[in-house]
Amino acid sequence: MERSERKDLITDKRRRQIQAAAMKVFSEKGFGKATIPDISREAGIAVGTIYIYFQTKQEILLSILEGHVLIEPLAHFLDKAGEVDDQDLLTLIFEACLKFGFDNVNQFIFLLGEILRDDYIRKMYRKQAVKPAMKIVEDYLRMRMEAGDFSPSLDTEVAARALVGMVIGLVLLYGIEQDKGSRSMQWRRIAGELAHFVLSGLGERMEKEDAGEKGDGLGDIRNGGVA
Amino acid sequence: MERSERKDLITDKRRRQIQAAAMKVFSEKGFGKATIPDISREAGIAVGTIYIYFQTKQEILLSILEGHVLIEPLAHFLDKAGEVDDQDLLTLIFEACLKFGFDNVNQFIFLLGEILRDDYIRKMYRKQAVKPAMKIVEDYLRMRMEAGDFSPSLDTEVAARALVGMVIGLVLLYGIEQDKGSRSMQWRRIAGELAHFVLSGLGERMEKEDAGEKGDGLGDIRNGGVA
Amino acid sequence: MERSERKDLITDKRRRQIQAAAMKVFSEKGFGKATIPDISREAGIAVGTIYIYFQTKQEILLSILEGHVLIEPLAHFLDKAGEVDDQDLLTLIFEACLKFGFDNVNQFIFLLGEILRDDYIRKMYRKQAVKPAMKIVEDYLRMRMEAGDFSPSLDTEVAARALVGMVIGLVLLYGIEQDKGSRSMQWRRIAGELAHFVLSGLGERMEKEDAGEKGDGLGDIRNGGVA
Amino acid sequence: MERSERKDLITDKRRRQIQAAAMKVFSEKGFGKATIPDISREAGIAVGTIYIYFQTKQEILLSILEGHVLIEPLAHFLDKAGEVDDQDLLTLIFEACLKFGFDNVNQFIFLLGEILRDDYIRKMYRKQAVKPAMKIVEDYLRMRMEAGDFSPSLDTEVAARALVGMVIGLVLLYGIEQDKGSRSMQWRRIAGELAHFVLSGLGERMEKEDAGEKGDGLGDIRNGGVA
DNA sequence: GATGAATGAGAGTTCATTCAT
DNA sequence: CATGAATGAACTCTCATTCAT
Repeated sequence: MERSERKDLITDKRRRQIQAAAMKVFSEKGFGKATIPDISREAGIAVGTIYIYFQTKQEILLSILEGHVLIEPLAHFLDKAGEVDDQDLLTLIFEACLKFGFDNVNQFIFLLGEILRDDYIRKMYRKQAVKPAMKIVEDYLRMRMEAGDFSPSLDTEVAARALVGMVIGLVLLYGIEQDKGSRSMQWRRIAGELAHFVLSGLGERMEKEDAGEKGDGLGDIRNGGVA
Repeated sequence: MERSERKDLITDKRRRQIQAAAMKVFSEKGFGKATIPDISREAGIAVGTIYIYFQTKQEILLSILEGHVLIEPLAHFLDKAGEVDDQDLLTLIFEACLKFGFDNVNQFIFLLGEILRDDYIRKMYRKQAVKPAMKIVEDYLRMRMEAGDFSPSLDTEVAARALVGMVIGLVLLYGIEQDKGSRSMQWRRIAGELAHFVLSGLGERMEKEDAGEKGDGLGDIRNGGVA
Repeated sequence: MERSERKDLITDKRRRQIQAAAMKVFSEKGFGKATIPDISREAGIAVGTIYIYFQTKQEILLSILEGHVLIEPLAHFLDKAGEVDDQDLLTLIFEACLKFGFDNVNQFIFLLGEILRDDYIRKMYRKQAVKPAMKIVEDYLRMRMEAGDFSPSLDTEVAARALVGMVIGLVLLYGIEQDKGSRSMQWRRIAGELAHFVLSGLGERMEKEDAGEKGDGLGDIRNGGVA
Repeated sequence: MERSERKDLITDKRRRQIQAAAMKVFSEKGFGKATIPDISREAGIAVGTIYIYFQTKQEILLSILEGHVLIEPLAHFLDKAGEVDDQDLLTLIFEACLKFGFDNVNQFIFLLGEILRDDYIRKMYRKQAVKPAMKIVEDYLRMRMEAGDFSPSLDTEVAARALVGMVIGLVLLYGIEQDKGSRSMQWRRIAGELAHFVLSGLGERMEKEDAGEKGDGLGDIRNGGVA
């Protein structure tokens, strides 16, 4: 390894260290109220050092957003589409998203705030995180439609956003309704209900089978993570 | 009118004037970055005057949240449940919510941020806005279930949150994806799709009829507004 | 009584009302930290009204100082000189001064502060309060010297200042050492000791008699007050 | 010298620099009217820097008072008791105190004001400055009484306060009566008169000898300073 | 005359940023 | 490179003063 490479590695490590600390502080206090001393304390790095790796506070924020992706890891799950039952697949996905989302609501909301506030950030984020994520979901829906499993009259554009939006909205609602320290939510059950609802809607119908808890042969496709 | 009554009126007017300006500035810059001079400029009022009506900047925020309701006006719509077709009813509601939400994403996100950040605010908001809102929706779902129109296996608690969350999430997504000044969204069409999706799910089924645009005998129950 | 006279009376009453309130607030918080709202509250008079009677906050202070005299009422006591025993006379005077002083240390210190701070005020106060007060005391000392009762080598100028200064200093020291609410001080006893000390000094000598408490035929010349 | 020691030295220097500037400004304008910019200007230091060394303006005041002693250096003089003539000793002490006091009346008055105004400060000051000072004087008086040089009927508590109070009061009176720039006061003469007065009182007696100016074999115990 | 809401200059305090060590 | 003391602009909040009622 070259000298310069090693230097780059150290540089990268420091940058990530600062970003992580900043993300934490931003989430807790909001960008405006977070201070550089806060971040330096959180990162265990001197104030002056931060300015070696980032020009301004604003730049720290941008660098965080640049590296942020909405649901990329979801792709792992959706690759399994067709192999597993839709109900099971969606249950798994929803569970992962809800869990991850619930643990990171503050980060999420903070990012949303900055994204909506700033034109440049919004455009960047749209292009880099939202569009790809939507494409993944839309592709999945289209595939299942063509396979004859989903209703052919589906507007994939709207449906994809409805699905993703539903998860986002749920996370926010639960974030408001539950206290952080409270008993762990029954994400599995909730995810199952959601999957059911998503597949069948509210309207009356013949229940094909009992969804939800049924053994657990799903372990193999778990742990996709959502960042 | 008594002297003191007139004074109260003026006081109320000033408070609302300040709250409106604050809401605007908070939404645009975030609570932390918004300054009292910003608010005073926006309200056309001197800095000192603001402190006659509110003790601190934080108190302005609280006073705004206290007066904030999530979906109370929705009740107007839901009162019509049963009189109108579900598809039509939901279409109307979704349309109203999406429109209103889209016009106020920033406010909404800003509020969410503060709500999630601060324990006191979160508890207040939960009790005063979220809980009542959820009750309205759950009651509606339960009623329709008992009427035999919605699936009896519905978990109303989850379903209600899924519905509300879906709208919230959609608003956020569209907020990121669309530029403010862009062509007005086709809310009516989107709302129709959503209603369809919500009632029937993604799964295949016999389409009863074509949802969406069909004449327009709905004007009578429009204009409920969502605050 | 003329119309205009009545008006003047009302005006005077208002001015005094404001001065009294201001004196109280100034003593408690210091001139710099005292606010016009404080004074208006204390006086039970609207803020704006105060500005009808005084141009500025500073002017209130000046008007108070103009009307302030150091020890004029002392003259009443000193008129008795020769009629009563020196020890008794001084005891009475000291007692009155200490009592009054102790009850008004804050006022006193506040005034001192402003007097020493501001050239104009100092000159005014010097001419109007200190000089006359000193003259009274010096005249008394000289009279007693000529009567052969006080040492002929006395430097009346220094002695007068030593006497008055001693009382002032004592009041300040006791003001620091005692808490306001504490047991009432034994002013009579202290005053007796002081008188003794002042007449005989620290040096050894033959005690003529036991000073201090002895009957009480002094009631007739009490209650002179010191403003 | 260690790195950290050097840092401590600098820190201490800065603190003292700020305290000195603050003391000056407080004395000139009073605590309430003195501003941080005033202090920063006087100290030749940026506003923000002050807040590195002191949390608040109030804390600067407290830190000054904590380090303030009333008459500790007096002990140096009183150690000479017995070696020198009482008249000479007192003359020296009085002279030192009057000189020092006169040069610092404003500081003194300012401190008195704050001490009397604030319970916490008063208690601190009482314990730390007044009580020890009084003890020194009382001990001296008691010693001289036991030596048979001062009257045995002396109430040392009162006498000590009378002595100290006299000096304080004199300083204040001269502070009002004299302009700062005026001809230097004849402190030596005044101190001599005071010593005489203190030792012998006002009453008539046989003058033992002529006090005051008599050669000057006192230089050796001068320059004790009074802080 | 009396009132107190309105004003804005100016206070105390914070913090993004720099730079000598 | 790493540090954190130093800086001063900008913030929140106060209050002497004015003026329409």
